[in-house]
Amino acid sequence: MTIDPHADRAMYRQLSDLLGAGIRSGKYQPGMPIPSEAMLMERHGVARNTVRLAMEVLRDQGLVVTRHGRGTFVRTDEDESAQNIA
Amino acid sequence: MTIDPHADRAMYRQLSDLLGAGIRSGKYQPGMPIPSEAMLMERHGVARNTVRLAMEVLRDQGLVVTRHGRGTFVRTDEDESAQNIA
DNA sequence: CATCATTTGTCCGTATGTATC
DNA sequence: TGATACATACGGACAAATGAT
Repeated sequence: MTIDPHADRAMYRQLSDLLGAGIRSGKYQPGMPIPSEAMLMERHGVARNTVRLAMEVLRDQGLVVTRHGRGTFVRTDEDESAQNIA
Repeated sequence: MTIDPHADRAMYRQLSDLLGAGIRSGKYQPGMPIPSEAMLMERHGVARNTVRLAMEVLRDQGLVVTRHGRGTFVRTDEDESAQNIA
């Protein structure tokens, strides 16, 4: 689906809905990266801020974990127990 | 010339203007490398992102070609014909 | 062969300014 | 006024390619 700039729902929420559905459906598997910010910007025609807001929602929902310089990954059981001190 | 952070024109565009002029004037000859990202960052006091945005403009203008691990070079006639499969 | 420095590639983290609704 | 969205810019982390040693 595409994002509608004129919809009632904010674009970043439309995007987090979209990605969240992809995770729950298994399209994005645990431990695997979801598309990068740059990819999502291009695919959906939105600004980086908007993508990042969507990511923040997904993090708050516990669906993904983000690693600086690496990417954002679908959360696994390993991720939830602790901050993986190692 | 130097880059003015307060100018109307974005810094990355000022930089691409500068380098583009250098190429067209012959200061940078075809096939020769233009300064590395690190050099341009230091010389002009800008961030790497800004340098890279300027490079992207020059590539879009067909003025340069960039090679991973090598550098960015002023485009030659050889460059334009194909992707140099070799 | 391994190692290292250099350089570009790909990522996210953060901040500011502007504009719109 | 506040939420949303875009553009710009600086930082920082990590990866990959290259060339020299």
